Amino acid sequence: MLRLLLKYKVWRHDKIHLLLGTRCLSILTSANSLQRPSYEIKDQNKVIDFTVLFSSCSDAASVKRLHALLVVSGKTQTIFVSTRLLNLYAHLGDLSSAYDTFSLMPFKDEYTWNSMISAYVRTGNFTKAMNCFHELTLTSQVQPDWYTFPLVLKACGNLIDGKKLHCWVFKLGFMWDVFIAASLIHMYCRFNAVAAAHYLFENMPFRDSASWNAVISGLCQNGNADEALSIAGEMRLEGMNLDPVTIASILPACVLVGKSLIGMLIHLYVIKHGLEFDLFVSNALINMYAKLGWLEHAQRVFYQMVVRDLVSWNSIISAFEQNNEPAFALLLYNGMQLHGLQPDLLTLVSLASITSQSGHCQNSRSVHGFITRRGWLMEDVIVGNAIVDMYAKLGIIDYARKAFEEIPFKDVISWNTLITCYSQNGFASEAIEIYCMMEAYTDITPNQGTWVSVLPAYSHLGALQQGMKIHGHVIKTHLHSDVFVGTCLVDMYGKCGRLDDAMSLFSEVPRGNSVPWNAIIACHGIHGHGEVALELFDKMLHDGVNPDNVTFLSLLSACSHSGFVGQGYRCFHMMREQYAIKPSLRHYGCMVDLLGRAGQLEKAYEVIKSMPMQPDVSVWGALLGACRIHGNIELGKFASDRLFELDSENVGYYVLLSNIYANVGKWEGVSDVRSLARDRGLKKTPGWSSIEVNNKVNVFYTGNKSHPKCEEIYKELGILTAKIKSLGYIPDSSFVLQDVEEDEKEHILTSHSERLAIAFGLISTVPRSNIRIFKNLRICGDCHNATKFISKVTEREIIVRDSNRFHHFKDGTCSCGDYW
DNA sequence: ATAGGGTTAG
Repeated sequence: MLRLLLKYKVWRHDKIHLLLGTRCLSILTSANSLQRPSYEIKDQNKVIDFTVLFSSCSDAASVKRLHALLVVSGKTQTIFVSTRLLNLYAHLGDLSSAYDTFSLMPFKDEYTWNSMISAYVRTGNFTKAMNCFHELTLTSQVQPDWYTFPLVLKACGNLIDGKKLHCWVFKLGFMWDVFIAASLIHMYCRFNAVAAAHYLFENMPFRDSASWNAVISGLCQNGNADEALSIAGEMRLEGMNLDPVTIASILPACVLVGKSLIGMLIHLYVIKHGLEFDLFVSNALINMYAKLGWLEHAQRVFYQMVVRDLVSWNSIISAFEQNNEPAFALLLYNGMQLHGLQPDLLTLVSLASITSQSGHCQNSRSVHGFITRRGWLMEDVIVGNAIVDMYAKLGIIDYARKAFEEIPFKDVISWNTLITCYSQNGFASEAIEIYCMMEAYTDITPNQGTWVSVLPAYSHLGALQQGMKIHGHVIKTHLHSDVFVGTCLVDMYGKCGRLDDAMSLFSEVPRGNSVPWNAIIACHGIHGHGEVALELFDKMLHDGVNPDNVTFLSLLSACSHSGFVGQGYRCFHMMREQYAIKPSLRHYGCMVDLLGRAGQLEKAYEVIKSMPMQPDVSVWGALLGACRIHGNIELGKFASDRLFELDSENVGYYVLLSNIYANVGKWEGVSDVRSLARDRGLKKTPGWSSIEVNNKVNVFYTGNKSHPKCEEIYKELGILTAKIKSLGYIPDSSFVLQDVEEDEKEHILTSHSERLAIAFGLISTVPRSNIRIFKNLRICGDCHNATKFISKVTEREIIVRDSNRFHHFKDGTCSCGDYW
């Protein structure tokens, strides 16, 4: 063995030293395991060149074996050996072993400290890197050197201000070192301190491509793509080529600011300069095409790659996941496993989204379990947030809440995700409660995402006064001109009945994409202002904004609420022919509604028959609703049969059918429907109405008697009913499905939630002021009729927003023209 | 023996 080692010493500069080194190590360790270690090793201490052994260790197991060997031979006492070991662990990413080695060292030199800091920076532990640096400067005799600063500056760039460090670097005279200057420049660019970066950059003795890249990547990471692109232009003017690093940092920035054309040109540059086989460049290209939704291009880049790493796989998987192709994304995930790659934290983030998109609850649980077993929840919030989001999208609120509680260090996005979970699943007041908890119990500053998640909850509840408070907070955080927040505000004012305020906010929001247009068109639609909605659409086209499927949904629904059959047809046609948008179920639902309301029931049925997919409850529901308005028993029966097949438990359809029979005096039909409903033990979505008085939302359920002003409310209702009856109001009991006596039915009608809310509004507000009611379901037909009378006798304008649209009751009429 | 600029995310 000794001879072998001696031979090896001679060959150490040969290319085969790696192979031989490994062989030496295995011989040594097997000798070690023969329980004669002390003799063997003591003898060889002078001979074995450990440097060689170090360079031969490439996997965790051999490093561990070497470590053991060194401990036994007492070698770990020397700074040189332990620092080498520390570096090996750092390269393997084994931070805890690296730290153990570091902390056990009695003496440390510059190499040791730099290696430990480098281990932290490599693994993204920037705070720990800074702490280590502070320990170095405060407690040790060692001075930071010019290997230390690039590392520390990188850590700084990811944390906070680096100005103090700059002074230090300056004082120690390191600033004019090209390496360190580049690090400083990079850090300044990340903090957008362009002047300081520029000063250093201009005064550098010479500039290699890394210095240029320091500027460009710093700007890109700051989202300043325009500046970065112009610097890249200057770089080319100085005769420098864009290298793989430049391209990998500039591509994501291009996408971020919507410069997809430049991205394409860069791809051409890549091909022309033969950079297409660079791993980082290819990965960046995949991500660019993924964000643009050009999946074929992303896939082509992926398949052309010679070497693919975990980032490549993660990128292509997330490309399909983000573009709603969960099945194919899963296929790719399997492919990745076949190639022997272990998923990491980010793979699982994509996987969580994939399982929720495909609606596999069981798989979602598995993903959760996998993450928990690996302990990844402790490593990064992003994983915990992904789990909360996954359960939220599946509608499993309890699990989402539990997953949220499990996150050790929650950030804004954790809170935003939970708020969205509640508001998207129809629990608006819970969403608001979570937002209030965040404000009250944490130091977390709400961001754009917070407003986007909580504002829809206020619009959903119709809580105008509280929503306006949020508007105040939004202005304080300077986010009112953000497209998404601005659109949520437009939506909130529109849905709370303040169409004029919605309009004036709309005029202040940037209108470059369809999002704000869709919101304002939809708002006019639910208020029954079809002609304004159409005008806005023309203006949108005139401004050069491309309509999307949501735009047409808003338009079709606006047309149907205003009875614009011809215009609706025109829009439907335009969507398919001019914009090549395939109509979805909801578009068909709108068309059926449009034709049905206008009395063209046969045509509506024709539309259903022409659908390329299976009609769902919303489509048949639209037809049934239309049959009720126009008293078509035959088609109504047909539609309700389809509905009972799809959703036999929703009471609303039974009510509509019963109402159709009642309107034409077919009482046996009414009683049939009633017994059918009773036999099936129908599930009733509890109806509730709310009214906001003095900044407080009051919620009423049908027959609710728990409100503090309950007695006064029922007294007021009694008086009102008597008054409106004298004006000609006749209760229509076909809206009551319970099998009870006639006078009991009338009592049920008068205690409907919308009427309780109206009565409460009347006694709690000043005479002649408007009353705004919100109802979670569609307003009951009898209540609609009664409210018209109430608006007349009380001389009040009553605005009811139900789940479908706005009803402005004024002087005995309603804006919806009785087609509710 | 240690070092600057790069790709994926809720």
